[in-house]
Amino acid sequence: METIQVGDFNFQLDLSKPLYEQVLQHIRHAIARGDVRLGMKLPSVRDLAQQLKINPNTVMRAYQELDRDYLTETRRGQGTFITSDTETVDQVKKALANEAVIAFVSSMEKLGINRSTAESLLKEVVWHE
Amino acid sequence: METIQVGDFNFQLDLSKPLYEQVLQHIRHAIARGDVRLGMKLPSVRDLAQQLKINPNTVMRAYQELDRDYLTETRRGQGTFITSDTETVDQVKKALANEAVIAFVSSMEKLGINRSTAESLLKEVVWHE
DNA sequence: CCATGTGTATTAAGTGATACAATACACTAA
DNA sequence: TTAGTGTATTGTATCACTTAATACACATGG
Repeated sequence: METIQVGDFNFQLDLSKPLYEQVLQHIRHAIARGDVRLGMKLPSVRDLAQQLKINPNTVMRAYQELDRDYLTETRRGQGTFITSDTETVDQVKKALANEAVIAFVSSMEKLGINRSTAESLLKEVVWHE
Repeated sequence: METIQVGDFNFQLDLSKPLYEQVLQHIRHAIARGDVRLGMKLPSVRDLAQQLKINPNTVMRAYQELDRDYLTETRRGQGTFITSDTETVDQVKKALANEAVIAFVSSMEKLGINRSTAESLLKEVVWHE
C-alpha cells in the first residue's frame, strides 16, 4: 500500500472503500487528533487530486463533506481552510468517538457478550499510540 | 424497517448493505448467541428467499459463506444444517468479537484517544442486553 | 421408477454508487 | 488581465449487487 505525503498529511488510499471517503477520513482524523495547524489552508482541489492521482471531483466531494461539518470553510477563489474554532473540532471528535463506541457496544450485544466480558476482551488488546 | 420472522430468526433487511451480507450476519449472530438449536435445518434456499422477498441466489450466497466457516453443512438434496460442533461455534464467536475489538481500538487510535479515556467513554454507555 | 424438494451452476440483464474526463463558469488576488 | 481558486454540468466507464430464467444434480418417499 503506497503512502503519499501531501503537506502535513499522509494519505494511504486503496480500493476497499470509496476514495472520497478515505480522503475525508484522513483529513478529518488529522484535525481531530490535532495533527494540523488550525486555520491552515488545505491543498487546492486540483493540487491534491494531482498528487493523489485521483480526479478533482473526488477531492471536491471530500472537501464538501468537511464543509458540511464546519471542519473547513471554503472560500471561492481562495481555497479551503481548516476551521479555527476549537469548539467545532472538539465536537466532531466527540461525535466520531461516540459513533465508534456505539458500534462496538452494538457488536458485542449482537454476539451476546456482556459488558464485563467485553471490557475484559478490551484489556487483552495491545494499544499502539 | 420491516421485520420478517422466519423460524427462529428475525430478519430486518434494508438497502444500506448487501442483502446477502445481512442474511449471513443475522444467522451467524443467532448461532453465536446460542439463540438457535445446533444441528437444526435452515429454511431451504427457495423458501427463505420467498419469505424475505429476495432472490434465491442471494440466499445461496449467504449459505455458502456460512459453509465456508463450517457454521453450516450443506447436503445436496437435503438442505443446509447448522453445525453441532460447539467448538466451531465458539471459535467463530471469538473471531467476530476480536474483529469488533480491533475495530474499536483502531478507531480510538485514529482519533488520538488513549486507552483510559476510551475505557471511560465505554463506561458512560448504557448497555441493552 | 417417478415426483418432489433440495442445492448448484450458468447466463443475461438491470440498477446504483463510484470514479473519471472534459469543459465551462464564477470568484479572488496580485 | 492573468493565474489560481472553487463550482457545475454532462457524459462515460466500471464494478458490485441483485434479479430472473433456466437447467442440472442429488436425496427421499411414494
